[in-house]
Amino acid sequence: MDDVDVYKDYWENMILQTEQLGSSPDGAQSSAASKNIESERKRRQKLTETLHALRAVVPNISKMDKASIIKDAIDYIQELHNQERVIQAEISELESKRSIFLDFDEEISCNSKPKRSRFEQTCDSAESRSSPIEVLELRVSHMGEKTIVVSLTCSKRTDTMVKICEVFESLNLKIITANIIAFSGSVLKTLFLEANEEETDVVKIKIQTAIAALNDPDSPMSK
Amino acid sequence: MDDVDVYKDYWENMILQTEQLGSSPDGAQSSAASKNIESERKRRQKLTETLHALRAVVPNISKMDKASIIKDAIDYIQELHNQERVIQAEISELESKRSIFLDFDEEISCNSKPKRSRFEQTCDSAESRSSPIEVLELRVSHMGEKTIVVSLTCSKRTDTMVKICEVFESLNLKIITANIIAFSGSVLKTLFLEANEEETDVVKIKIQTAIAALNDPDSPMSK
DNA sequence: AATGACACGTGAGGC
DNA sequence: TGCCTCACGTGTCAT
Repeated sequence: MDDVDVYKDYWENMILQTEQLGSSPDGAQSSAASKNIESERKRRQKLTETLHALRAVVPNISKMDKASIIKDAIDYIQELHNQERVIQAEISELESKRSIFLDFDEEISCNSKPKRSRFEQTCDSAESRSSPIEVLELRVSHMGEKTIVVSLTCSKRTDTMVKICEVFESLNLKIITANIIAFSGSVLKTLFLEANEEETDVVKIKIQTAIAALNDPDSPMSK
Repeated sequence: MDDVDVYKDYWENMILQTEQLGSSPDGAQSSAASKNIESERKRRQKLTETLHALRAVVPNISKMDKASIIKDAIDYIQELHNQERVIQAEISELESKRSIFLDFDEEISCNSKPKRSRFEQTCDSAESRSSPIEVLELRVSHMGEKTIVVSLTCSKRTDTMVKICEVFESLNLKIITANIIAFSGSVLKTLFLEANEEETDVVKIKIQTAIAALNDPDSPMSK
C-alpha cells in the first residue's frame, strides 16, 4: 500500500534471509516474527488513534503532547465534576425556592458563609448575599492588533445578568461590542474591547477582582 | 526527509549492527546512550503514571487495558456531557416555572427525562464524518402579528453548526434575525421569521423534515 | 502453542 | 549543539 511498507518488508526479508544463513532453517519463526511485528504495529496505531479521539472530546488542549493530552483530559473531567456538583447544588437550591416565600433562602446559605457583619451597611450587598456570581469560565484573549475578546460564563441564578452588566459597566472598559445571553442554566457574556495585547492579563484580573468584590464586599479587593 | 529513506537507513543500520555482533562496544555509546535510555524510561514511566491518574478519575473501568482506559475515559466524558445537558435542562425548567413573564405557547415538550443513559454513538474508527444532527429541543412560537420565533437546540458534534446553517438556508424562510451559538456541548440557534401565525406548525414540520433529510441520506457507515 | 499487552533500548526528527 | 517526543522491533510475561 505504501512505499514505506514496501521498503520495510524488503529489508525485513533481507534480515530474515541473513538470519537463516547457517542457523536452523525454521521458517515458522520468521512468519511468527513478522506477524508479531505487524500485530504490535496495529496495537500502537490503535492506541494513538484512541488518543486522538480523546483529544477530540476534550475542548482545552494545551499541547499536542501525548502525556499532556491525558493530563488535560484529567483536568477536564475534574472540571466537569465540579460543574456537576455546582449544578446539582443549584437544583436543590431552586427546588427549595419553589416554596412561596421568595427572599428567605438565606437560612440555608448561612451555613456556608460565616456571619461576618453585625450591622454593616448592606445597601448593595443585599443582592450578593442572595446568590453570588459563580464563574464557570473566564477567557481573555487578543484578536487582531488592539482588540481583546472576553468570554465569561456563569451559572444562571437570580439577577446574574444584572450583576454581570453592573460589573462590566463599572470597569470603564472601552467596549466595542457586548453580548449577553442566558442559555440552559448558564449566562454567557461576550465582549470585544479596545485595548493592547499586553493588557489581556490586566483585564482578566480586573474582571476577576470586580466579581470577587461584588460577591464578597468585605474582601480586601476593591476596584 | 522522506519516510522511505528513513526506513532504509534504519534497516541498514540494523544490518550493520548485526554484522558488528561481537565487536568491542564503543565508549561513546555509554555516555550518550545511557542518558537517553534513562530519559526515555522516565518519559514512559510518566506517561503510564498519567494514565493511571486518568484511570483514577474515571469510575467505569471495564478493563485495565491501556487503550481501554482511554476509550472508557472518552465514553465517560461524553456521558458527563449528556448529564450536564439534562441537568441544565432541568434547571431551566425549574426556573421557568418561577418566572411569570415567559409565555411560550408550546409547552408541550414534557420530555424532561430523556432516556439516553445508554448511548451507542461510536466514533472510534478514525473520524466518522457522518455525525448526524441530534435535536434536543425545537420550539416554534409566534410573537406579535407576523413574527415567528424558532429555537433549536442540538448536541454539539463535528460540523453541527455548518449543517444547521445549511438546513435553514435551504428552507427559503424570510429570516429577520438569526443567531447561532455553541455552548457547553450544545448548539443553540434562534431565528426570527416573518410569517403568519398559522404557519407555526408548517415551519416546524419543514425544519424537522429538513433535518431528517440531512441525516438520512448519509447513512451511518461507522466502523 | 499462540495471542495480546507491556516495557525496553534505539534511531529519526523537531526545537 | 542537546533535549525531547515519537514510532519502531524485540523479548518477556500472562492468558
